[in-house]
Amino acid sequence: MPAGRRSGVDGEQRRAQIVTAAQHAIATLGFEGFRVRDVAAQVGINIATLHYHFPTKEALIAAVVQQIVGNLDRVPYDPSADPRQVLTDHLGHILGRFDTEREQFLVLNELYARGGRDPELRTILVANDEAWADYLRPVFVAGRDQGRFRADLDPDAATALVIGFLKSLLFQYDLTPDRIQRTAAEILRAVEA
Amino acid sequence: MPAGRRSGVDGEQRRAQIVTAAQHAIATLGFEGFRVRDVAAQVGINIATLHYHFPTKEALIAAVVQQIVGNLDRVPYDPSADPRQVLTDHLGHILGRFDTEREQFLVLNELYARGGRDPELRTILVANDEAWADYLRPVFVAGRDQGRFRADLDPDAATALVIGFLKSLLFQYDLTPDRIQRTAAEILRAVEA
DNA sequence: GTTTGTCAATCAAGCACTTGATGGATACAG
DNA sequence: CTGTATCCATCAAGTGCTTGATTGACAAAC
Repeated sequence: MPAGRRSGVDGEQRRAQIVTAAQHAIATLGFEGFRVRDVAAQVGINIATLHYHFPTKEALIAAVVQQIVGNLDRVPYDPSADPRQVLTDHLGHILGRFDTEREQFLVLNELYARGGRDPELRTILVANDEAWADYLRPVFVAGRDQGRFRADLDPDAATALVIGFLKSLLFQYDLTPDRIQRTAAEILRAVEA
Repeated sequence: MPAGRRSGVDGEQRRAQIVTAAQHAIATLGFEGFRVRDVAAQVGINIATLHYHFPTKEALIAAVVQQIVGNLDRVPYDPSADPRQVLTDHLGHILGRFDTEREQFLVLNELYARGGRDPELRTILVANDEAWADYLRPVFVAGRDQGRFRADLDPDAATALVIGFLKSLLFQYDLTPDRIQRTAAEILRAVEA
């Protein structure tokens, strides 16, 4: 393949290919083993071509972060719905995504570790966690006020507990699907009146 | 400083110095930025000297892993104690350590991320988690059987939930100490009869 | 005199990134 | 249509620096 333009893909498609390959590489090797040349090789392009699309390694990583974070859901809470059902659905939804989109969660795991020493990244992750908490908290408030959840339930604490448990699944290697399901059921029993 | 033996420290002390410096480096920069040269510089020795004590980078990392994991507590459960008090104490104990020994927990965070792609390391971490679960589960069993905890409490699930929450503190950047305390209190209310 | 701990100097490999050139596509002038 | 100027995407071949590890010598301790 000579130097001229040969491939049938345009810039946007190419960048998407590169980001996908980068995400895969990070999920497989972590940031520790993340090499831009490997990404280029996987896409089948020259390193210089990759650097044409993403000037630096950090710019490529930023694109991966944006894709992962942008792909997290931001469903608004419907106040008329049954809080117990909403909570059940939410747990099931996250656990389902955890199964089907494992690669993204593996990268998210790496990102959280990196966030411990990268303030810019941490800001992004915190903003995301706050959006998650802002979704979940009203569910507990409504459930408590409607008398379906315990009267002494602390919505902030319950939110932190549920989010914490779900996030911890990223590195609970010894947790079987069965045990995860039973823990989700336990959460429901623990909050109910 | 000529080539001869000059320092007043013996091999064991030197190795301890190196491991401590390595732990600090990993906590600060992650495995991504972990360089044996930097460790040697921090200790104030030549790279060759470091390689004399730890033949490879991996051997040094293994020593750090051993120190961190070996330092985790393995307190046996006293069946005669009040399960509520044991749980309260355990939560307080872990949260306290989380404050005073943050560096070790930061490294632990890195280790869990690495465990996702290093089977040998994962085995160590899983064994450790199982020991932790084996400590906590009997507390819930006893509490339930004594009628102090809910009769429908699932000890396995409660164990997973508590361990998950505590592990998630490693990357819950937006959680204030106050909110953590309230979440610990919520855990107690959630299991009580 | 052997073992232990240390250093200066060095190496091969690996790394992100650059340079300079090239061919295809597109648009516009004549 | 045809010539040509311009832009996009690409590559081969580096550049300079970093990194884990080695070598060989040397001195103190035992």
